[in-house]
Amino acid sequence: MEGKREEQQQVLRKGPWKAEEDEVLINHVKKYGPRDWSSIRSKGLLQRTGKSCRLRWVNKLRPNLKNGCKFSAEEERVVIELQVQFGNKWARIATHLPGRTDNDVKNFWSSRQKRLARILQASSSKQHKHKREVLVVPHHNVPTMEVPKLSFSAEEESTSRARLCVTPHVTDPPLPLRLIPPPPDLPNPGTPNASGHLAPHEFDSKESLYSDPHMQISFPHIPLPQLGISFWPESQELMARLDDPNYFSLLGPGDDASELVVGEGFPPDMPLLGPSLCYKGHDGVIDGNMCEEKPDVFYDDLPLDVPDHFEPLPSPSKW
DNA sequence: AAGTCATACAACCGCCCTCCT
DNA sequence: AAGGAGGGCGGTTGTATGACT
Repeated sequence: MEGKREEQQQVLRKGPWKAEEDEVLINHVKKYGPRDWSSIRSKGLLQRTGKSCRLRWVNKLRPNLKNGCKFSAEEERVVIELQVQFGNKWARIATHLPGRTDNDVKNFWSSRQKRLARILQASSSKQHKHKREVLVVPHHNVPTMEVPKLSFSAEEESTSRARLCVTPHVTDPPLPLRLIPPPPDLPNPGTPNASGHLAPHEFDSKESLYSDPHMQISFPHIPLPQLGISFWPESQELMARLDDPNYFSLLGPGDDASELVVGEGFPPDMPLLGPSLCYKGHDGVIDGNMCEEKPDVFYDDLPLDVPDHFEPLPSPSKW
């Protein structure tokens, strides 16, 4: 028994896939379709687990994948919007992004989180270095780093994760967002999601939802529990600076910052970063609603000194 | 040129759900 | 109804690569 298990483990392959293995897997799918993954091993075709085969197919071999292609600005925005709404439901989010897998979305998001964490950390060490007076933001108001997982309802969970909502996309009134229709085989698009909300594609006309890949869909208002945030003087100063249309042009030739412009028509009491930030299209036309052309990439776009205005997150053990 | 660091990506692990017997 | 197998999904880790010093 033990020997048999050892034998099995010995022959079980792990690690990077070889081209020959890919070929076998592709042939299997051609013959039988993307199923019966474990039979691939039981037939002796590959020494990989069924799970591993499935993963390889879904993430790398499936047709029409955008492998090795960075997330476009539009894709980034969609991910951010949907993450706010759905939480870490990567598979679900991925259904709105043709050619992207849940793994892609997950990796993309985790990169962003790490980047933000690093920025915050860097700012904190800088603060200690200069012994500056620091801004203490109660951590429930801290822009979203992942909130410790408690027993949130689906809705609570998604809003709890939305707390970094420095993201300019969460606006009131709703920010129109172009969504990619999910694949037609997605079950019953009219079913409310777990939180009782309609899925985003339901907020528009019920007909032809999936026929026009460029349809414009308006998102519902996403509740922000911390709308009453008031800022410390330092931050308010930053707000004022952000409000200055010339502010980003003063940042110099940096591509990201120079793309940022301040949108118009926002309520004066707009929380967080004050005026919603929008992007200037390549033609230079400012679109107050549709941030079509340019990446949100908001961590990148934040002025470098923005993190100075945040207190670093407390360590998880203190939550 | 070499070392270090950050990032992106691929793959594995574990949990959970569903289906079948 | 119970248990096992298969599959889906989210979290995590390891590694390759590029940028920076």
